[in-house]
Amino acid sequence: LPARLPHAAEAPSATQAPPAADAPHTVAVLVHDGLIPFELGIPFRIFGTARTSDGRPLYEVLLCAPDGPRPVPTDAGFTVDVPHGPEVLERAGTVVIPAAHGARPEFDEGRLSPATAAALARVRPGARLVSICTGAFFLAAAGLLDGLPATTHWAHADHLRRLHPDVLVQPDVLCVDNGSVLTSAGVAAGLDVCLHLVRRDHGAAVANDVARRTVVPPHREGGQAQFIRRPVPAGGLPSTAAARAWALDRLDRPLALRELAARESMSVRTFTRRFREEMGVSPGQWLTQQRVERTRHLLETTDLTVDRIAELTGFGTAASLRQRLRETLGVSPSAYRRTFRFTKN
DNA sequence: CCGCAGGGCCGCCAGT
DNA sequence: CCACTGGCGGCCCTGC
Repeated sequence: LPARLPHAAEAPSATQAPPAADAPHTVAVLVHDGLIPFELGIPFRIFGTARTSDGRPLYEVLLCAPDGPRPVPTDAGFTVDVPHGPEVLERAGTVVIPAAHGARPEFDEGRLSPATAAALARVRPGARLVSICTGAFFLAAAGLLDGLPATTHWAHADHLRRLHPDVLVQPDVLCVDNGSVLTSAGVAAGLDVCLHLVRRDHGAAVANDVARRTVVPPHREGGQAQFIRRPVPAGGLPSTAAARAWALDRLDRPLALRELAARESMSVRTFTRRFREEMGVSPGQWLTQQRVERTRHLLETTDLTVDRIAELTGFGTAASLRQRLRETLGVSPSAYRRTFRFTKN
């Protein structure tokens, strides 16, 4: 098992057949008191707007509560009228569990409430379980994460580790894909895991279309480590933005730290320090992320050879590209292309 | 498989 | 006293 499983690391599992072409795949969103409205919106927006090229919906998204339909309070002071009970879990191919704020046995003691345990028992064998944020505490309490890498909101990673020592908690990634069990980091990382699943099920073209219409990046790199420290400082301050833009323009060339620092008239030391403060990762890590992003894009949208892509993305050699892709995505270029290259069914 | 050279990264610390 | 800078040195990784 890799010591550090990066974002969206696992290759799509062969056991996960995409839904039948004509029947939409049912996604059940299982909510509890104290849910975060923003998280609730994510699966409805991402799965709910995924369409085939001729406009047919690919998913049916249903909202349910473990103890039957009822108004469920959110952490924002209003309630949500939940129309379904746990019976919809029996026909769901995917079950999404968002966070729940407030006193709960799953979060406080690491055990399932009777209602939630009964609800989860109705989930079809083979269905995918997906947590957002502290929803991971439900999966962990059900024992579904034992021995597996998993993530949750960075502020609660230590707590999860303490409650469940058998879970391999990864506090620095946005999303962990174990095939049939997926966990994502805090709140907005729900976007990443849902988009990842659409991509897994239907390819990059469909997922990118959803991302474009939702106006979010098709994939986000960097991990949640970059959000743990202070994020973007106020504008106008000396920043590394110009050097980053310059670097992106000439990503195919070798880029030395001293060149980037010179762009901002900073010493190398100050530049690296500023860069980490702003981006949460070192300049070298960031460059690699950008090169991986460009590689993904070229693998998805072109038939260029791996050697050619290595030249265009600045990896230099195909060997280096393969190694980086293996590290960050866990797959070879050809496997990635086979999975995500858009083809007409 | 090894060792070497060149960078990157970052704690530390003195200087402004 | 404080915030910030940038040089140094040790450690690591990567390519040859």
